[in-house]
Amino acid sequence: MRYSHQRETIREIVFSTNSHPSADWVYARAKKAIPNISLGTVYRNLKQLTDQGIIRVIHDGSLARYDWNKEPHDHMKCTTCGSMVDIKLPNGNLKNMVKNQHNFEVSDVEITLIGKCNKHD
Amino acid sequence: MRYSHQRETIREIVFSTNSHPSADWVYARAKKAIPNISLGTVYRNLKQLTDQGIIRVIHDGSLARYDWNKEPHDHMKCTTCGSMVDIKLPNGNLKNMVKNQHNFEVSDVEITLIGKCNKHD
DNA sequence: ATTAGTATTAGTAATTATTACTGTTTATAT
DNA sequence: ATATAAACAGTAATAATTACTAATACTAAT
Ligand SMILES: [Mn+2]
Ligand SMILES: [Mn+2]
Ligand SMILES: [Zn+2]
Ligand SMILES: [Zn+2]
Repeated sequence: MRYSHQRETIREIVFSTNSHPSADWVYARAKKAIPNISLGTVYRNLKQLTDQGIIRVIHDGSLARYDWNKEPHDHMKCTTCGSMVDIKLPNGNLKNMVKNQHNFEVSDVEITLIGKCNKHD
Repeated sequence: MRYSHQRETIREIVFSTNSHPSADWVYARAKKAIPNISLGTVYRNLKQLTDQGIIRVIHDGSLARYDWNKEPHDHMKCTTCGSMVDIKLPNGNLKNMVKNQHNFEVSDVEITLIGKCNKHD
C-alpha cells in the first residue's frame, strides 16, 4: 500500500475522534484539508484502512461507522442523540463456550447496547 | 391497524421460517401467493409489524432481517454461508450493571457472533 | 345492502449509502 | 529522468429503503 496524502489525512481524522464517525463525517472533515477530495476516495481508503487492520468498522443499523480503537470492546448507542460510546463488557470465555456447545468458530463479537444515554436524565 | 390480506400473508411468511429473512426474501415468497404484490407493500408491512411488536428486526450489516421470535436472544452469523442462527447467551443483570455504572438506560441488547458455522468443518 | 370514510395498495419516483468505472495524476523503484 | 502501477477526482451505477399518488378495499354507520 503506497503512501498517499489523502489516505493519511483520512487516517488522522478517524484517529482524532471518539465519535465513531461515518464516511460522510470523515468526508466533510477531509474537505477542510483537501478541498477537492472525492467521496469515493474516502470510502476506498476507509475500506483499505479497515482491511489492513489499521481501523475497524462497526455497524450502526444501515450505517457504517469507523473506530480507531481495535481493542475488543462494545458500544452503547443512544437512540435520542445518536451518540455511540465505548463500553467494555466482560466476555469471559464466550468463544470457547460457543465453540464447544455449537461448534461455531467465533471470529468477532459485536455487542451493541441500545437505549438512552446519561445526557437525557 | 385494519386487516389486509397482504399484511397477513407477510406475517405468516415471517412466522414460517427460522432463517431471519430479508425484505427481498419475503417479497419473493409473497409473490407466490399474491403475484402483483409490490415491494413497497412488503417494506411498509414489515415496518408496521415491527412497530406493533408482532415481529422484530435484526441488523445484518447493512441489511435488515426479520424475526418472529421476540424472546430475548442473540445470533450467530456465518460469514461463509450467510446463515443467521439463534443462540441464547447468558446476559445476567447486564441492564442494571450498565445503568449503575454508566447511567445508560438499556432498552435493547444486540449481540451477534460472527464466524464460521458447523456446516464447514 | 349501500354508503362514506380512510387505511392500504400497486406502481413508480426519489433517497441514501456505497461501489464501480475511467481517464488523469502521483508515488516510488530503477 | 523514466517507467510502472497505485491512487486519484469525477461521475455513473447499484442496493436497500422510503416517499408519493391515484385507485382499491376494509369496516363502521346508515
Ligand atoms: Mn469504539
Ligand atoms: Mn432470532
Ligand atoms: Zn444521548
Ligand atoms: Zn455457514
